[in-house]
Amino acid sequence: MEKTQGDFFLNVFAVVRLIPKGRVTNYGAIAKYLGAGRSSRMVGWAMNASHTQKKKVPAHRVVNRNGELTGKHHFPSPFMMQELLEKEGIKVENDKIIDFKKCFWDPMKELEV
DNA sequence: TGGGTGACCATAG
DNA sequence: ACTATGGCCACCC
Repeated sequence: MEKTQGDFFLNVFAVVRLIPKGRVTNYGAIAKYLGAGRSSRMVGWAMNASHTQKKKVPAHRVVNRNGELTGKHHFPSPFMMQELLEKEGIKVENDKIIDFKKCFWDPMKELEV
């Protein structure tokens, strides 16, 4: 339905929306979960399209493998991402997530129990 | 149809 | 420690 874009994009959005509050994930995990392998770039690109999606996509919960807010620069306001993360209870410093391992949410692990 | 691109990740120097 | 390069795979023109 409404395949405005590749199912991949929608799939990425779906996974991102499933991210619980106070948790974060990385592009590689999503890419792997989708079976895209290391095409994590596509995931990031999909998030870029998330801006066009009507539904709200918590892109601020998606960070790179290092736990850095790489995509913050793509937000309406680069500070919004950090603000949102802190609002969810995630400590962020220097555009990096503290205790990233604790907040890390792996779709493969959590969804594929 | 083909080429360029990307909010990445991993390895090498 | 940082920089450079390759690979990856889907989307857009």
